[in-house]
Amino acid sequence: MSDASGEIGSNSIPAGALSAFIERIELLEEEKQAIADDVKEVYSEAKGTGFDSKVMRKIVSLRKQDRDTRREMQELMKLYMDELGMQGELAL
Amino acid sequence: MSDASGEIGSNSIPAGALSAFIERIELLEEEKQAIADDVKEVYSEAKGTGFDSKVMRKIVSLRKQDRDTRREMQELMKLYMDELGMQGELAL
Amino acid sequence: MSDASGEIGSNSIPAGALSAFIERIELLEEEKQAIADDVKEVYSEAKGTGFDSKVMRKIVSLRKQDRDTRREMQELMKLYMDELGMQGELAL
Amino acid sequence: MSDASGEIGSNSIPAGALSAFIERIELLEEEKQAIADDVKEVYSEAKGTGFDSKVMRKIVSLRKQDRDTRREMQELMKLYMDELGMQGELAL
DNA sequence: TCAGATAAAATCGCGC
DNA sequence: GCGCGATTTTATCTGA
Repeated sequence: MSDASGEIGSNSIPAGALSAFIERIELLEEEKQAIADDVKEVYSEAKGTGFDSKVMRKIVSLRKQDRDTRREMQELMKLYMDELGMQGELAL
Repeated sequence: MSDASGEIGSNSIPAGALSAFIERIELLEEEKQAIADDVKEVYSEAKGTGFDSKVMRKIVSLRKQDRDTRREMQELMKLYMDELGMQGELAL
Repeated sequence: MSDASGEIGSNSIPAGALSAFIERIELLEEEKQAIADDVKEVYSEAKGTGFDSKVMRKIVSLRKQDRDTRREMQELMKLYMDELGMQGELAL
Repeated sequence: MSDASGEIGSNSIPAGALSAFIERIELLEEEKQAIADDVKEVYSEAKGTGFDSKVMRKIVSLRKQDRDTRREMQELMKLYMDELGMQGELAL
C-alpha cells in the first residue's frame, strides 16, 4: 500500500487530508464572518448614537488608504535603494 | 455645555466617541484581515501537498451554497408549517 | 404584433437589440485592449531606456492613489457639509 | 555631462524622460478608464431595456473565448502546415 | 430595486 | 516554465 492512511484505492494522496484542509478553511471563514458581523454591529451602534455610517465608512477607508500609501512609499523607497546598490545601508 | 467631554463647538455628540467607534472598527478589520491571511496560508499549504487550490475553492463555495440552501429550505419549511398551524410538530 | 421589429415569436423585446448592445460592447472592449497594449508598449520602451518597470508601475500606482485620496477627501468634505446643512454654500 | 538636460547628479539617464513616460502612461490609462466607463454605460442602458447584464457579460465572455479558441486553432493549423512544408497552400 | 462596496476568481507580468 | 505578486474582472452583498 502506497500510503499510511490505509485507504483503499488511494493514489499517494491521503483521502482525509483534503477534508482536513477544507474544514480548517471553513472554520476560518466562519470566524471571519463573525468578525464581519461585529463590524456591522459597531456601525449600527454608532448610527444609534447619531453618527452617519456613510461618513464613518469614508473615514475608515481614507485612513486605510493613508496606511497603504505609506507602506507603498516605503516599498518604492526600497526599490530605489536596491537600484542604487544601497541594500541594507541606512536601515533607518 | 451639553456633554461631559468639554470640547468647544461640540454639538451634543461627544467628540471622542467617533474615535472610539473608528478604533473598534479598525481593530476588528485587522483581525478579519489576519484570518483572511490564514485562509490563504491554508490554501498554500494544501497546494504544497498536491491539491489544486482552484478546485478546493470550488468545493468550499459549493458546500457553502449547500449550507445556505439547506438553511433557506428550513426557513421555508418553518414558514409553511406556521401557516398550517403545525408549529413545533414534526421537528425533524 | 407586440413590437415594431416584426420578428415572429418575439415577446416584446426586439431580437436585434441584444446583438446591437453586444456589438457595441465588443467594439469598446477592443479599443480598451488596444490602449492596454499601448501602455505595455510604453513600459517596454521605458525599460529599453534603462528604467525599471516595477519602479515605474509603483510610481504610477502611487500617483493614482494620491488622486483617489484627494477625490475621496472632497467627498468626505461634501458629506460633512451636507450633514451640517451647508449644501451649496461656500462652493469654493 | 552626459546628457543635455543639465541635471546635477544625473547618471546617464535624462531625468525628464521618466516624467515623459509616466505622463504618456497616465494619459493612456485615462483613456482606458473612459472606455471602461462607456462599457458600463452600455450595460446600464441594456438593463434599462430589459436585458440582464449578468447574462450579457456571460455572452460577451463566451464569444471572446470562442474567438480566442478559433485564433489558437488557426495558429496551430499554421504550425502544422509549416511543419509539413505546405506553407501558403490551402489558404482557407 | 439600485448603485456602490467587498470579496472571489481569473489573468498577466515578472523574476528565479 | 513556474510560482508569486499585482492587476483586472466577475460575483456577491449591503445600505439607501
